[in-house]
Amino acid sequence: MRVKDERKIEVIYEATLHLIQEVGIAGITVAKIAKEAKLATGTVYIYFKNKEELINQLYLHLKKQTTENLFVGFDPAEPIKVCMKKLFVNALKNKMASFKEGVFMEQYYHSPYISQEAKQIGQTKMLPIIELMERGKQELLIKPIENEVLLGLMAGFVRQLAQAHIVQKFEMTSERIEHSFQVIWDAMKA
Amino acid sequence: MRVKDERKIEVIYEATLHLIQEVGIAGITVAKIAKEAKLATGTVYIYFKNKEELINQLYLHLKKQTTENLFVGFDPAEPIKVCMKKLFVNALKNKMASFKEGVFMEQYYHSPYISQEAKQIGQTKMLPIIELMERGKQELLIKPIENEVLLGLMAGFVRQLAQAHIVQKFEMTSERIEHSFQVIWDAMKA
Amino acid sequence: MRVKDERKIEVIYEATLHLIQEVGIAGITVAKIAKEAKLATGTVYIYFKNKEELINQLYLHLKKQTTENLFVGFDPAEPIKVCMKKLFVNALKNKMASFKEGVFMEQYYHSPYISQEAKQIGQTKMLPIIELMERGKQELLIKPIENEVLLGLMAGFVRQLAQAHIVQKFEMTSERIEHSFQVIWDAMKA
Amino acid sequence: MRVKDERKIEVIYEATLHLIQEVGIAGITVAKIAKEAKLATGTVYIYFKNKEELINQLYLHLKKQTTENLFVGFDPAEPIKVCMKKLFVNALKNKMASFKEGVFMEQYYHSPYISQEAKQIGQTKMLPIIELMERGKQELLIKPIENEVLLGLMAGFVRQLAQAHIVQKFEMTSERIEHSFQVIWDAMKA
DNA sequence: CATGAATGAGTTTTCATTCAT
DNA sequence: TATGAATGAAAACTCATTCAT
Repeated sequence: MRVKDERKIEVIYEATLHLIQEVGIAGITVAKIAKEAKLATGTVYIYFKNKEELINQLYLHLKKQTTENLFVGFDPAEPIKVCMKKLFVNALKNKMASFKEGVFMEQYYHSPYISQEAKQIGQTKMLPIIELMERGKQELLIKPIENEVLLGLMAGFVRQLAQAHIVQKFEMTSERIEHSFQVIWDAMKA
Repeated sequence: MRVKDERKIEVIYEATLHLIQEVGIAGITVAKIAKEAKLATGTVYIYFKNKEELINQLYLHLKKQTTENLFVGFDPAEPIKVCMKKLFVNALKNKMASFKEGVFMEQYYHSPYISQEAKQIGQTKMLPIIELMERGKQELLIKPIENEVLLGLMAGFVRQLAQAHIVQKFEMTSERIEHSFQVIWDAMKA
Repeated sequence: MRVKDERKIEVIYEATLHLIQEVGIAGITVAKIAKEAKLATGTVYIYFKNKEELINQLYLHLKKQTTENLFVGFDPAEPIKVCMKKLFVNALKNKMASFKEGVFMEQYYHSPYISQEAKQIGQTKMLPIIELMERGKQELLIKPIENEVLLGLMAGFVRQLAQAHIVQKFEMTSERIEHSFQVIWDAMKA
Repeated sequence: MRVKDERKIEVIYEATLHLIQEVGIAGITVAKIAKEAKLATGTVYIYFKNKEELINQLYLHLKKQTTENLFVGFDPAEPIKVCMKKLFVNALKNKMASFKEGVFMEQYYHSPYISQEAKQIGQTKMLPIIELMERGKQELLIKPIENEVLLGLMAGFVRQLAQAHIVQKFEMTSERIEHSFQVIWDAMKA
């Protein structure tokens, strides 16, 4: 694997994601990826040792990227509700913008490619959110229930909204985002 | 002669689901399925024309099954909140009990196997829930917001709770189920 | 292999011939033969040890049958031309009536089923014809050329006429048979 | 990169023909073809979509080739008998030189591979010969009988002579060819 | 580096044959 | 005997990976 043309890696990632959204991990072949990326199959092997490596690199790449985006503009010093909204809106926008990536992540999780370690990771990025929730509970603003429940509520909601947006073309206006946050806040608030 | 044993279909389904949970749709082979089901590879082809057919039949089979389970004990004549709770609890319990199936369903959705029709189906089963929500809105018990949002809220929540239960061994006590419903009801209620 | 129901063997032969005419030796399977014969696959194996045996038995069966028919009404004491005509007409009628069989014989000749011995046989039945030709040459009625040539002339002609009859629906009226013999006799006569 | 070698198609054709002569269409497998052609099985699939396609392409290829060869040096302006002799000799020499091809053509005709269209084709190449015969009849040089009969006479004779040549090692000297044409001309001439 | 033809191991699928009923 | 479901070896076909150009 060489590193000459960094853009090619990006092109390969993009092609892979696109294909996975369409036909799933089960449906991809290196030939298809190469074709989608307008490269020769052999070229893919210049940048990645093999298919497994490509998939795993892509996973790591996305993991890093999506985590960063979640906390854009987030300031833990602000009030709980403001923080929560920021996170919710960030999460939703990210999920919609990176739906392909989300599909890949979920497919990856139940695939022959994932390593046991990789299964463990992924929780860490949630820490700042957990802390926020704990604070909310102490301030008696958030229901005194398990973080798993609160987290599941939010993560699940975001996921489904994004899916509706992509699959059923459910337009995500700022008004709808407002309403959605209202709903989730009603659910969490003490 | 040996009589065609319809239970074999069940055995093949079970084996397939088990494998998919472990290695995903990408990881299954007919040989593995047959081995898991303790059959010869050829036998699988007596019951299913080919691998694609097997996957598709399995999907339809599960779709039907989970839909039926969702409405067990459901009586639309009862008050909105009671109905909602019934659906929520049913959905959650089903999802936990049939996590393998859920994994398969999601993988299937983004796979080379799914047909366009199959994508369309699956919405229909939601109709009774939609009607319930509409009624709730008329009775001013439920927030006057889009069904997609309400549905996404519930479906996403159920999904994540079941996932936490299975993956992180989050014990789903009846108390937690109560709390969870309280949360979701607070979210929905007007 | 049992012999209880001799008719079943006939049915299997007939089914096999029919199929081979349609899809060739390359296209037959035991399952197809059984279906065509309205039997279960297993039943075929009661009458024949295996597929190879079935094909070979069929060959022997047909070989015997067709040879017998060639000399019906043939009397070497009659004049050469009369004898020749008898043989020609017999051969042509046989070939048309048993076209399926002919197709099989030719396919069999170039197939993995034929044994080396079987390739050798098949010439013997020609002996009376050879003798007839020799006599014709001595009587200066037939051209003094190699028997292979004379035989090829007749055999080839008969084959093509039968093929035209079956494949192109070329009606074989008695008038046409007369003309055809006239042609072949002109070719042979000194 | 290695350049796609069109000669490989020729090599595959040759290997296939060779095998078919030995074991018939029924006996060939892609693995055997590849081995005979000294290629990997996968390579065959670069040049042909599947086995059926390979067989069909081979047929078309041979059909074209043999038709062209048949009319080499043929000039319809020459006298009937000269034309006829040219065709006869061409046909015979081709048939002997391409016996493998002939075996394949006949097997193909009764095989699961042939398409209905392919059955129709193959007659067309006969047109110039038909025209020649019609002219011969008008000039009262050829017997006023059906073209099917005349054609069958010639085609069958050629076929059997070539077969005798190959199978029984019947030496085809130019003297014998002369005699053979004399025979066939006596048959046709008015 | 880039290409895509070639390779052959691995998968899907077929089918001759067996065997429980 | 007769049946056709079950078996598994073998055939068709795919695709990750290599390699000559």
